[in-house]
Amino acid sequence: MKSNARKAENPATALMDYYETLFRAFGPQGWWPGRTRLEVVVGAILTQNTAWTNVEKAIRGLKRAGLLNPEGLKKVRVERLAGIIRPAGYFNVKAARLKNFLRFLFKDYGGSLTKLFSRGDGDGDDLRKKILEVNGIGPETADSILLYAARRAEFVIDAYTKRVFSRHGFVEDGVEYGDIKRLFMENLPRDAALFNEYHALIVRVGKVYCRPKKPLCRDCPLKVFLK
DNA sequence: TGCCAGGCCGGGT
DNA sequence: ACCCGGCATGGC
Repeated sequence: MKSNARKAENPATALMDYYETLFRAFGPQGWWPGRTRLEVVVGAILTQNTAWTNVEKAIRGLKRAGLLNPEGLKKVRVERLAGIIRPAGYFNVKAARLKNFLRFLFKDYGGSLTKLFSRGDGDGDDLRKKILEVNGIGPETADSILLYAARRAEFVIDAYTKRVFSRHGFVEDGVEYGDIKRLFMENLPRDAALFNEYHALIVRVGKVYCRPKKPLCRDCPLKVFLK
């Protein structure tokens, strides 16, 4: 059985063991559930602290209104946009955040995600910094956009990741985003497909087996790693 | 009924 | 550098 000593000595091996165990238990998760890259970006903003089922309703509304395209989202009045995305919660805040992103996209990239995601002269970190300048896009939303829309190898950290891996002694409670992200980035092969599946699997296991304040380890596939 | 969901911002200490 | 309140709907 995997001991904590082993994972302390070799976090790379331990993290891959976790991944293999999750993949065997749950299989491929098929993330991100969006048809287009813009849909992924919109979903990443709408799902901030919000259940995905609510986001789906909002996205269906946007499609129904014919607004799930750069021009549509750019032109629609923010009040109407808020009404359409209402099921996603925080609808006034999120309507403004979508508008912020669209302004950014048109201001510097002609409304084209292809241009935004195309590699320029600088290193890949420049794009992350630029996206983070958009008001309403923080580290997790930025990394979700980079991984699931731009298909770049940025590991996404969320509340599930912190909960599962603090429960297993990899990080402290209240660990900073950058610190836990570094743990994954420095101990896994830099592979966007791996990061994609791994994050989705963490969310999957966290939803059922690692709830706040009452971890249900009984049937969790990761219980074999606990001492 | 209350808790939680694939966060982030702005203001205060 | 932290800590906190605000933002809001829908499912179990």
